[in-house]
Amino acid sequence: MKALSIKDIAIKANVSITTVSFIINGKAKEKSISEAVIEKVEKIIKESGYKPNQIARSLRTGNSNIIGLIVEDISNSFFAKIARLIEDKAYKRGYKIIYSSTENSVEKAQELINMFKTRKVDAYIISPIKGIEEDIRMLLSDDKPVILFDRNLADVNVNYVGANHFNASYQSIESFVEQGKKNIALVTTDIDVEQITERFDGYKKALLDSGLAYSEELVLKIHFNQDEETTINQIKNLFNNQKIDAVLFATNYLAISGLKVLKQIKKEIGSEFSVIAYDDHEAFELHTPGISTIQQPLEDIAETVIKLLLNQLSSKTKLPNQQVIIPAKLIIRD
Amino acid sequence: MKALSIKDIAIKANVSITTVSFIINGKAKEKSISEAVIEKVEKIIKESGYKPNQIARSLRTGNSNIIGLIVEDISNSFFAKIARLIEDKAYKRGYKIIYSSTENSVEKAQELINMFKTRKVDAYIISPIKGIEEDIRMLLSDDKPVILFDRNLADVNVNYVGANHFNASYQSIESFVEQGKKNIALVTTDIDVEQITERFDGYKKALLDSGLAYSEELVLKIHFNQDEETTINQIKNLFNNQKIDAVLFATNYLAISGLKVLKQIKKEIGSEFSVIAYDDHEAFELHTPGISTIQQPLEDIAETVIKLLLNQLSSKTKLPNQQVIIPAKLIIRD
DNA sequence: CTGAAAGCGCTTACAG
DNA sequence: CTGAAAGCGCTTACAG
Repeated sequence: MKALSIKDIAIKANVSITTVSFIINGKAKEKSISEAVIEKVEKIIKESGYKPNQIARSLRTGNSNIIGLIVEDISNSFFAKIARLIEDKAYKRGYKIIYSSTENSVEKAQELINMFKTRKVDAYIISPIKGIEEDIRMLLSDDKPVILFDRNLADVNVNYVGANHFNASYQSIESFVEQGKKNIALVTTDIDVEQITERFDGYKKALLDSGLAYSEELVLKIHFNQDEETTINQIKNLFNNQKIDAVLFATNYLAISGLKVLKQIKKEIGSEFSVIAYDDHEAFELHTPGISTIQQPLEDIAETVIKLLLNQLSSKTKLPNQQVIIPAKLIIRD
Repeated sequence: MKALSIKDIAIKANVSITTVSFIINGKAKEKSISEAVIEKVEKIIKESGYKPNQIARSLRTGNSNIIGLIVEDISNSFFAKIARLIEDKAYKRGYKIIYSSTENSVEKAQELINMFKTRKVDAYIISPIKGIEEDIRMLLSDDKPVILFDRNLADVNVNYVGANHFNASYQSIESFVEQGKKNIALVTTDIDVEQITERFDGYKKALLDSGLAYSEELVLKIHFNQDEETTINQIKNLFNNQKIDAVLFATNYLAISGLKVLKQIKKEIGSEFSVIAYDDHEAFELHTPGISTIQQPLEDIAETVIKLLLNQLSSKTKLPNQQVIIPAKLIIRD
């Protein structure tokens, strides 16, 4: 059973496909199609269940009503939740989302951008990595709306929405210092993206401003793509060799590994040893004791991203790029 | 800057677009294009960075190399992980994935199927809900490969991949009974899908087979779309009013809510009170004590789904439908 | 060994 | 008030 085409509808209604097309696209009034014809055609469309072929429409108009979303890893709960929120909001405006994960590979990210390009997506939402600056510039020169989120690319002039990672990290360390902590560790990753370096910078600056020394031995940079066992051993090492009394984990999955270590080595979290994790996770609230976290305002981020995007999509002229920095919240639990 | 078309390449190479098309599609040999021409054209394609317009290709061929994935909620970690695994495997075979969440709404599910249809996706992977049987039959009658996973639809003859929910649930109750538990509760949801009813049936059957009475008072059915506060109050109620000594949570998010309740009412998990959760979650391993869980073999499920799908996609003839039931594993933690 | 032409299903400028 | 026709960028049956 072949799908109906606009031609079938036109024949049934005994009008031209032009007329049908105008009616489908809500241009009937503007093109002064008579009420009688509009009604007749709409009735036939409804009864037959005809749905316009979006592929043909895309080929003709050059746009697709699809937004491409590129993240590091869709199975990471931060991205999964953002994706879901963005999807909801886009859906209400008639846009669909295609997502894909880069796994922090420049090559894969470039492939994805290319694939989205050949599929004529209307706009891009990207949590970028270094190395794709040129690809993003090409999208911009094609006049495609692009919104970066979560991580910025310093070298590209483009819309960006993200949390204030530096401040959040700074405040965490401050709170440790207020509790009288002296040997504050940082467990972070070695990926070279702005949001991670900002967390590092916040850590360092807060230490120095508080009169504490910055020591490389208190900082552990975990390699991004390694298996969890290696990570756990490295963290175990850090905790065993040092007189650490507080630790900031720069991502929630590192914190999860860290908590596993603490469980294994039977080190208790409490007044002797404090923990803060960047990005919340259901495990943290449930943990005994509760784990303090830095929470990024997911809803605000998603809302801002989609608002900027829809503005651009509906604007005839190129809008100026915006950088929206949203504060993150430190939630103290015990 | 307009994108290059096949025509541009043909002009540059001084051949017809037919020839270019054959070369792009690897049919050069078969169509006996001369080596010299092949080389010349390939060189121009590479240098110019030409990428065929997939939209045009789809319109012409009727397929898109896109697989539609429809789940209940992409931000749920079970679906997010499955989605990621499926995406990886599909990607390697040249297929892309579009996903979308139904939020357990029949209407939204139907809309999504329609949208995927108008976008000419080549195949569907669906975690279905009751009420879309007819829509799925229509896809099948269009000869589109469809794989259901996680939940089956009894009334439709279609491929299905899922865990053995009945057995897993049955075994959990058995393990409670072996520990001498007498008042075993079940916290489940009220959505009417097969994988949930199977879990319920396994619970009931195991109780009866063990000579324990089945009591409705020990079963709490949580309404799917309600806010967590209400859920927490209902669970609190259940736990307070009963001499319950063990509880099976039919989903991981219900277990998370349940654990929050236990924390609030300061009820300890241990020999007096045992817990098993359906579907693992990072919070469960970290919890003190560790929470026993039923783990579905995500990797196996994803692998089987994509294998069935690719088989169908590459087969000229319609393959018989398969129902693949994969055992789930009970992991006891303490 | 290679090309001209039809056609996939739409939209839209133009004509009447 | 409505329609014929061009064209979006491909693929492929047919012809030579």
